[in-house]
Amino acid sequence: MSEQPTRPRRAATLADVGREAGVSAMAASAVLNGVSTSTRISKETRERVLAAAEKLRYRPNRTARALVDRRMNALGLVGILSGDEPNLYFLEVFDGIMQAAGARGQNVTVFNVGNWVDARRLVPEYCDGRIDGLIMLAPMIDAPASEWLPEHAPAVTVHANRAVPGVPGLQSDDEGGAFLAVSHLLRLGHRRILHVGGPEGSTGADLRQQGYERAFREAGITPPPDHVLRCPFTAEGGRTVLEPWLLRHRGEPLPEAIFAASDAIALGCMERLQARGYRIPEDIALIGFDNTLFARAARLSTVAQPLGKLGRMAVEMLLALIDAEQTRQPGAEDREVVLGTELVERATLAGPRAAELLIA
Amino acid sequence: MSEQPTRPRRAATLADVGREAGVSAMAASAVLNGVSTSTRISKETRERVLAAAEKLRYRPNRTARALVDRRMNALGLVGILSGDEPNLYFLEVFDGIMQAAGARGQNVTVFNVGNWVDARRLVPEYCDGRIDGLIMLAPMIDAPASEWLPEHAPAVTVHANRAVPGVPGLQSDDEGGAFLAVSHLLRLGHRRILHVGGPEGSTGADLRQQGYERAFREAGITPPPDHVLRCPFTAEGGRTVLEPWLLRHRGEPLPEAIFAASDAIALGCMERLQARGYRIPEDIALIGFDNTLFARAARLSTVAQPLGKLGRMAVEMLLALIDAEQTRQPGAEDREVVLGTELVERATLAGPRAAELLIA
DNA sequence: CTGAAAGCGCTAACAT
DNA sequence: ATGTTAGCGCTTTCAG
Repeated sequence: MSEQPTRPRRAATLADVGREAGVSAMAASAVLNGVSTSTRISKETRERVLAAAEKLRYRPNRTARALVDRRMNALGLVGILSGDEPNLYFLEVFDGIMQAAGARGQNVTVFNVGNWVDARRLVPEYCDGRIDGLIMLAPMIDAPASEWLPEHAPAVTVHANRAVPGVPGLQSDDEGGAFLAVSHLLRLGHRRILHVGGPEGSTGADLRQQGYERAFREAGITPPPDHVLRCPFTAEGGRTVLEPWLLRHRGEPLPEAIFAASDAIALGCMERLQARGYRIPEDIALIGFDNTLFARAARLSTVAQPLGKLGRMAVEMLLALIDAEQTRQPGAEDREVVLGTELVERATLAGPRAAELLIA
Repeated sequence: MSEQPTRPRRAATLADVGREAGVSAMAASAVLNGVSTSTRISKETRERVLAAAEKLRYRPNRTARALVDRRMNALGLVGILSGDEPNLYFLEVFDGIMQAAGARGQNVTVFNVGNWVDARRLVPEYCDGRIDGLIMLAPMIDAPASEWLPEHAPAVTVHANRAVPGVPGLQSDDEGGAFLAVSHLLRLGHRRILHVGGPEGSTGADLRQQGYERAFREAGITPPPDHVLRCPFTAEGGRTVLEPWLLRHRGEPLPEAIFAASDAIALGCMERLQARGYRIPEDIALIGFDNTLFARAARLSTVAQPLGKLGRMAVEMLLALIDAEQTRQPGAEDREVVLGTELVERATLAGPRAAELLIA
């Protein structure tokens, strides 16, 4: 009677394969895992090794190889992905990242930091060999990389709240996009334009507000007083901040248009507006920012940012940095790239309403 | 004049730290990386090591540790994430996965397989030590795990097209959810209910269609003829399949309601319907399936699946499996868990329309 | 063409 | 309480 065959607890190794094939582990390595500089293998050995590998279901161990290569072929993505509501913005950049990473044979591992003050402690922990470089999505970290990122940790930012010295960044043109949107509303004849902006402390939100202001300035029109609100970049934010404002302005004319600093905020506004029975765009025009799936679904007019492209470019820049690091070339470490935005007209824009409409 | 200080190409190791502190690498390991069985360290050594580590900015190398531990503390997620349109379904399950994984100190790396026939070749490659286990999202693979998954590769499926023998699976109650939706439409008085179902070959889509049929059967009503369509689970799918159907049925009464097999399909239908000038729900009621962000945003009535919970449970099940594997316990390898669904009424449901309405 | 030896950074087991 | 040895699975010299 033979022993109860305890299942082997580990996968076959090169040594196992070599033993099975009657050759050295090294030969097996040469056959199975690419081109050891100048090691040629006889036809016959090659076939024995291949057969043994097949039989043993050999799979190369990537951690072992990484230890030697100092390279995992994995990219890290860090951001705040899930708050209370799913983050469409994230999803679209992520799509772009996955595309480009896939095309370049890189995996991506996702790190969800709860907030950016913790991140400063957490992110360095991720730079421990399991990934070759980092994409930081919308980081809010002011300190220069040299103060908190490990050395030789290639990284790029996308939509950094503020440029992180030492880390190249990708941005889209927030100010210009906002200018586009508000100029268009002005051109349609709207004057009482409410800006439901992003959170205080966000440079992107500040820039969008500045675009709003410049549009008025360049049109030679004085912006209406108390028509700028700020809230988180979420539907909840839009919902929560709009209602009190309406209450506060009861009896005054309803704004003719709302420029929301994100599609999510626009969604929140839309819900409140519809709940009050206002029609969009007949009673009030609405324009968002981002052109996420939501804007497409809700036929929301918006300012399109090239979200997928941002993701794809981030991967390319990061890989360039990684290669530079590994070949000890100096990388372009402070490059800032700004991508253009464009207006997308859908169903939520119209000219000023016909009749007077006061806030109830 | 000193040499141009070439930047060190590698991070500090335990050996470096030990050297700096004047102790062995082993002592440094004991101090810095937890509890080596019975190795106590003197106060003084500890502090020297800590200081050295600080000075050298020591970071433990995870690939090295993984080689020893046979554990990366990383989970793999494989699915088809990005087709032509962002996948909200994915996003919500992913959110749940990230939550649970984060809580358990696991990273997650995402593998985007283009399709499930390639996956069968690709997935085994991912089981090479960089992850400890795999969550497969909506796999369409019929072959038993033993035929293609490496041994000792813990895995769970979520919404597997068909149970993969040897791999525990998480499902939601497709048939029951569809039954719920259609029964409700019937109760509202609708009879000509069009089912825009998921793709042929998808068990989930089949089950939803069966739920549709059972609802009629149990209500003792004969389903209308030629009122079942099948298309991909996307908005594009809904859009593409609905129009030809309407054309084919020109002159007949417009269906009173549509039961779409996913929110994305519902979205596609909604767009076509609105383009034709039909009002929802006055002219035609609409109900989706999934309760993704889109349904919430568009105020689409739908069947809610616990997407986030599915993700969280998948992580817990997978971790249990991994631990079982590592301690050589037998895991519950064929468990199937089915989670309930529920109806969510929003703005796209109403009773039958007042006036006759023929397809134009 | 092939094998032996050393080492990637870490930890477990066994000395001291 | 601390150091030494060996080895995780792989690759890269360097000899044969």
